[in-house]
Parts: sequence; C-alpha cells; structure tokens
Amino acid sequence: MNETNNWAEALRTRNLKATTNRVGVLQTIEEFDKAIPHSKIQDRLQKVDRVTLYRTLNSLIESGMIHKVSVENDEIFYAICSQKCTTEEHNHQHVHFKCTNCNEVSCVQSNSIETLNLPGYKIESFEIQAKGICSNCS
Amino acid sequence: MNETNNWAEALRTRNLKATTNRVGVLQTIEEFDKAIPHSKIQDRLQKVDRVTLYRTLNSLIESGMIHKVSVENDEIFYAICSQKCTTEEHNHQHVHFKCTNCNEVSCVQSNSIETLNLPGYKIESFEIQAKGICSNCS
DNA sequence: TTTTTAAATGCAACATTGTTGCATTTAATA
DNA sequence: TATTAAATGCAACAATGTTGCATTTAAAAA
Repeated sequence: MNETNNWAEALRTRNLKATTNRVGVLQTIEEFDKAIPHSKIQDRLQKVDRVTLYRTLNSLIESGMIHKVSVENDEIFYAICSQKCTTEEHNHQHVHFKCTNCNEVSCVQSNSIETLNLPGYKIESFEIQAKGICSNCS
Repeated sequence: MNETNNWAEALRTRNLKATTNRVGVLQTIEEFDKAIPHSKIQDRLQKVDRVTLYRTLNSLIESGMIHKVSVENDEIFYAICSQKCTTEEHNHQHVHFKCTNCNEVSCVQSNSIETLNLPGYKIESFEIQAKGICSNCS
C-alpha cells in the first residue's frame, strides 16, 4: 500500500526508473483490491506491449514491490506487497485464498499462522494456499 | 503405494481401462520416490504421445490415483496418492516441499498440520508449499 | 536547459506448454 | 471371436512466456 500513491517515488527509492508503464502497472494492481490476474492487467493496459508487461512484472517482483499469487494451476495473479519486502526476500504472512464462488483471489492476513516444523527439514519459507468461500460470498 | 504393483487391477477398480500407457505412467511415477516432473515422465516414456500423456495424467488425477504438486511457478510435478483419494475428493495431509539445494520436490507428512482458520472465510481445502533444505541435503 | 547514457521499451521471432478434432487402435464385454 | 466404447496418435491450433535488437525515455551531468 502507498498512501500518497506516489509510485514514482517508490520506484526511484528502489533504483528503478519511474516509467509510465511501471507506474501504470502498480496503479492497476493497487486499484484492484484483490489479487489481479495477469490477463486483467494486460486488458487494462492495452497500450503496454505484452513483452514489456512480463518484464515490468518481473522487475517489480525482483524489487519487492509486488508478489505473485498462484493458486492451483490457474493463471498467475499479482498483488502489491504490504509487508516490507526487499530484493533479497519477500516475506508474506498471509494466506492466498481463492473463492470457489466468485473466483477472486485475495491475500488474507492470519494470526493463526505459526511456524511450520518438519523434522529433518530446514524450512526457509512456506506458503499456504486455501480454497473456499470468501467473506463477500458467504 | 501399491505393494503388488498391480496397477492394472487398481485402474479397473476405478473404471479406467488398464492400458499400457496408464500402467507405464503409474509405474514411472511410483519408481521415482519423490514427486516427478512432467518432463521427466515424458523423457522416460518417449513412445507415449505428448497429448496422450496430458490426457493420461488428467484421468489419473480425476480418478484420485495421482495428484499434482506445484511449487512456485515451476514445472508441474506428480505423485502417487498415498491417502485414500477418490474422484470426488483428493485429501492430502502433507506438505509439498522443494529443496533449494537438490531441487527435488517431495510430499512430506506432518503431524503439525492442524486446521487453518480465517475469520469470515469458509475453508474447503488448503495446501502448504515449503522451500528449504531436505533431509538428504542437510 | 540541453546533452549524455544506461535502462526500459516495442517489435519480430521463437520456444514451451497445453488443448481440440478426428480417424484409428485397443481393452473389456457380450 | 465379435462388438463397442474408451483410449490413442497425429495434425493443427492456442496460450503463455522468452530472446535479440533497434529505438525511445528517464535520470544525471554539463
């Protein structure tokens, strides 16, 4: 989230040029309050070249400004990073939830996520993907 | 797991014809004790048509004999269902773990998985994907 | 403000992954 | 052994993602 909506500033902070495309992509993702599918970003930014969109999304992920959300084998979704993610590490403490009714995908904060423990395994990161009925639909 | 390795019988039980291709796919997945990437199944069964492999994998998933394992945006992996999965429902109580050292993906049983709870959301199923160092590599 | 320059972009071409239709083959049943 | 519905293989297509390269643009220097 970026209260002042000054994505240009946020981009420069991370040593990325504040181009029209990048700001447009960030605004598009932000406006959609759920996680937004790749195709929907492209639909809303038809002037942006397909290849450029791929490269833009990758650089924003790399810089820790957005993250991918994949649930099942669906299309890939994207969401703004609400935590302090960096180039070095994305660190999300939320569940990626897909509603089987409205098909929307969202990042849901959970205070019940504690660390995962698998004897013999050294866990660096983990992610929870859930399916069910979202609060809007139930 | 199928002790007698009689996959033909298991297929007929589920009203699937016990074809050479299907038995071959099941054996290939079983032999690889980790989850096996799609491309590796194809490599080992070069005589099987590409399209047939896709359709075979789908029917085996549909029948509850195997399940997909996807971690991050990698290639899709497959594993034999060790639980009593059915056409109606796959029901796995394990973590999908990807080792960042050897890149192998495995299904790891965990007794620490309890139900996930998100206030306002009705959770039908959830899956945990973890990354780190596996027991072999550490 | 203008010039410089490295990063970002757009385009064409390619690569990979997954799907559909249809004629042929095969496993299971009669 | 004959029958038949399911499974297969092939060709063609569709969707998704990548690479190389010439052009444009944002940011910094002059």
